[in-house]
Amino acid sequence: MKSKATSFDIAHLAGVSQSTVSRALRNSPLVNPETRERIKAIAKELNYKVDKNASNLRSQQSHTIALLLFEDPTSDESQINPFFLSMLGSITRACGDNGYDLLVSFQRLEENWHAEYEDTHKADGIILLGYGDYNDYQEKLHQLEQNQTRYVLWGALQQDQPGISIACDNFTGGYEITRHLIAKGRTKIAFIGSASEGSPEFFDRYKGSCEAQTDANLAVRKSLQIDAITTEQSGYAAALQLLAKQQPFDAIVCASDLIAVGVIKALRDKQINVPKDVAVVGYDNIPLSEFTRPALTTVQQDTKLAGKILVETLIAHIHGKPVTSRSLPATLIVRESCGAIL
Amino acid sequence: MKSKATSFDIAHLAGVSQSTVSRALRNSPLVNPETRERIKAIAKELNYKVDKNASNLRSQQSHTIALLLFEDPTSDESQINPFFLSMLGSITRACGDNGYDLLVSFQRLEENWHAEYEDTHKADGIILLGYGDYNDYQEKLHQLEQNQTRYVLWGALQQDQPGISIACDNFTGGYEITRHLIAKGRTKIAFIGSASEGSPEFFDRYKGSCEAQTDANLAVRKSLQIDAITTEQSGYAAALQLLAKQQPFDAIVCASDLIAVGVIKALRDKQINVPKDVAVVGYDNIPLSEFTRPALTTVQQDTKLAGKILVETLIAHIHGKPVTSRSLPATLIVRESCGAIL
DNA sequence: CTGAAAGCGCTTACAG
DNA sequence: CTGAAAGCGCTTACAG
Repeated sequence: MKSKATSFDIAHLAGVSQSTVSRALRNSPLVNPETRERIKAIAKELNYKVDKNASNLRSQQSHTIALLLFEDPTSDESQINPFFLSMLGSITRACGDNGYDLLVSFQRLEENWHAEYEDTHKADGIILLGYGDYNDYQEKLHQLEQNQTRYVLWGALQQDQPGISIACDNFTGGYEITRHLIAKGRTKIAFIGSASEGSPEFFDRYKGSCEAQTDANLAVRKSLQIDAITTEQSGYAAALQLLAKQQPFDAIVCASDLIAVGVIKALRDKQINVPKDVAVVGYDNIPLSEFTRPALTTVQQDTKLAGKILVETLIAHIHGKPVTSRSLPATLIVRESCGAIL
Repeated sequence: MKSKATSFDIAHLAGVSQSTVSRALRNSPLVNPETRERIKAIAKELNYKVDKNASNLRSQQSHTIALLLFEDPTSDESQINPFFLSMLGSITRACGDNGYDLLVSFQRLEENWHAEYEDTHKADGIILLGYGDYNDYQEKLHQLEQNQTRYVLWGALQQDQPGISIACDNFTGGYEITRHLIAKGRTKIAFIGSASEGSPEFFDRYKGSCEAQTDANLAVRKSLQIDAITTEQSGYAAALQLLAKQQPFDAIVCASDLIAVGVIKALRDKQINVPKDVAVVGYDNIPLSEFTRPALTTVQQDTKLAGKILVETLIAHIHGKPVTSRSLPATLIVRESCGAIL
């Protein structure tokens, strides 16, 4: 039991060749059923496990997917956005369900992450997940493309974007939640969250929000849009900035729940009642959105489905099947912060 | 650029042997600095990356750690305990900091997870993380031990336990939070969470809680202990059970925050005011504990430190250095649910 | 400091 | 259905 058993040991004990052992263990139809069972029994007894390094080296695939989580370098190191954590959970499960292993890595945008995993043969493909300035990683995406790395990106569906993307329908999400606000009588709607090409997901939510206002014959107030990255602190600071403008507003659409949490704190500190004076809504439906006071009205992204689709799309891609980008539905979750229940 | 470059291609271009390339790329002192730089330049230009499967196979180590997250089979599939998610984040970071990759896998207790990863040479060692019946996985721990698998377990520090464990000081955590409750005038203290050998972490918290009561000359009310696993639903059901006993109590120590969230919901549904009528405290300090109403008084486990220690201990173990089990400090976090701020 | 050679443990044509 | 042999791309004694 000192050193681990190899296929040769099994072959010896079974009185067959090593090739036959290899075949039997992979359930090849080329091997006699009886022989196969005998070999399997011996393998089990010796607690034999195929050496993945050897089989991967030989077969040139790893049955492993790498998940690269990249974060905005300006955000706090210690806390990971709960939305990503939730995605991580569902991706892990989906990998397991498909017989793939998952290699997880956090990346800073400055780092040289591109291609690392697949080039290194540690993974057959990559899932990219994260916020951050889209323009910054655009170039790296092209490098992945050039190296013929198989990858799937979570985020916005963009025109002329390289590769495959899976995204929530951010435009519709932003549209629906704003329409809901308008239906509840709000007319002066602010938006907190970066609204530019650099943050395509937030930008889509913003565009959806604007369109809902236009469709309701409300004037979009561009001056009520304040940039923020997806942290509580950033949301808090942005809300203060918004307040400092001294322009009237009765609702704030936040680009994420984390931002909304910070915004609500800032409003409370300034004695502004949510939702009475100002309605606040978020995006993501992270677990704690149910527990804020007031409980957050938000847009749910189905992380379970998203993880499944990301993994299955990537695996299909790895196997050379045709795959396309896909948009996933956004679901409005009505709670208290929008003033629905007063 | 079709097929990937190998060390032979580089050797050819640099006019040296493949061995020299291998040495140069690993910064061996055995190679002439000039030669090394030349080789490195070529490697970079070709976008060459060492094939990990080949190098792992040859060197018999993978520089990869496997994280096995096992969960109570009775708990809900879709939601992962946020405490574990937080640990997952810090473990991922710690692995990155130490130059290791992290393979993540969810396991059900029934599955044959033991040994899989190391035997398979996919990982150099394993971190085990999860709740579940301790007795159930005790046997598997012994199998790991027998296979000489390097692993570190997160959980309780037990007598006669095989292997290395890293744990929060659950006894002190339970003691301190109960002492705080008593200092605030509570005398009839219930406990929700399994308190038996099968759940050593919860049991330690319970024992700490009991000792605090004894030290304060309060009688421990064993009938006020109700089993629960760490989910909101289970906490909710357990609180109802407790109420049904019709015995007076003015505080509930919950074995985890998730349980406490369910307990608070149950009490509210029964028109019982928290913390006025009954104080409720949790354990873990998960992100949402700050957002419950009332905000949860709890015990923080430093997940960042825990992840770092887990990873560093495992790596030291892998390298054959002597390692020992360790207990990490528990910190009382006072918020509203204990009645501290009335 | 460098090179030729062996070998890590498999999978997979190839031949029968 | 089975076996002998090559080879995946490295690392590492061994010899110089």
